[in-house]
Amino acid sequence: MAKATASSDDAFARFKSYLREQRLKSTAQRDVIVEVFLEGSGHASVEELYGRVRKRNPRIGYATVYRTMKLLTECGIADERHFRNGEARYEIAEKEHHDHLICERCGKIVEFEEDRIEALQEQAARKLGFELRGHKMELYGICADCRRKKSRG
Amino acid sequence: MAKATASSDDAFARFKSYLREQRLKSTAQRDVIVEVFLEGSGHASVEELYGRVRKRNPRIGYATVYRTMKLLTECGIADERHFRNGEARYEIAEKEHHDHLICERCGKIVEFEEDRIEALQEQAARKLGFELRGHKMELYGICADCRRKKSRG
DNA sequence: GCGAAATTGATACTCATTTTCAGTTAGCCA
DNA sequence: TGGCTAACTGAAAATGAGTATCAATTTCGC
Ligand SMILES: [Mn+2]
Ligand SMILES: [Mn+2]
Ligand SMILES: [Zn+2]
Ligand SMILES: [Zn+2]
Repeated sequence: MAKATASSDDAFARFKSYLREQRLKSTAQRDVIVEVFLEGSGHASVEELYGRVRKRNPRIGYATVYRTMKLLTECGIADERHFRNGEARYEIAEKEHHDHLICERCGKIVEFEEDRIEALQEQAARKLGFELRGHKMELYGICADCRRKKSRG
Repeated sequence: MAKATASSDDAFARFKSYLREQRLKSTAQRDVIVEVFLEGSGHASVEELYGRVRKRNPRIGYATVYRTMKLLTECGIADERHFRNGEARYEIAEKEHHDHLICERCGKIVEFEEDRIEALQEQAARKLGFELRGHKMELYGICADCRRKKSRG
């Protein structure tokens, strides 16, 4: 049974409204895909989502997962991210803006926010005559767990 | 006639040494590709490099450009970057570390460095138990020229 | 319930990059 | 100066993520 948080219920409802507004159709496939996405813990690739989707309904096609994630991104429920290897990963868009710290050894992704960095980015852009619209920042390193493992040998 | 700066001569020589050390071979193709890369103003895609390469020697293949840019990256003469659209772009690695500010309208790329941001990144990583190894930061916005054009209409 | 418009799944396609492979060289050694 | 062999090359096929196509199916406003 799918665990549904208050916020995922909400997001699900917002997706439904979006479909109605845009005169798009509600389908069983879309429902499954959105549920799977909302249940997940974030930063899932299409492949991962597809794997979980097909456990519930093996007849759903890969293309439909792509199409639905695109819809979710358009309507502001999902954010599409591209980390080092480039394939798309999705996270729930409701959270505060944040950037990512990624372990180069185990792939762990930690989210963080640093207002002082954001302010300095704004300032750097302005100094160079730009009106800042957005940014991408990823920090890469070795997490505490991995360092511990290594030093033990 | 190719303009050769002191530093590009140097990089060319370093490439040659690298080939010798690794028991790889010096070829006319590699020479042309490295020259073209070193003459360029930076952030060139493989397609752009290939275009310039084939003016000097139309028989050089696409794959050889890829292969040579990979070599240059391995030996630390080129840095491979991936901006928003994902295709690889190369710049000379000799410069100081820097990040990029990119105009979303005209594509202009401005380089900048902000030590205070770098320090805060280091600090943020440490606070979360990571040993920082590197980062990727790109700022996206609208440059002064493009804003001027727009406001005139 | 009808029927137009949207959706679906399979599959073909794109685009950047990598791999394969048969033919061609570079460069060490006699 | 060859000769040899591993490295290199170009063309073409393969890859992998993502998109487009299309016939068959489904949704939903009337
Ligand atoms: Mn995140
Ligand atoms: Mn640069
Ligand atoms: Zn780790
Ligand atoms: Zn601009």
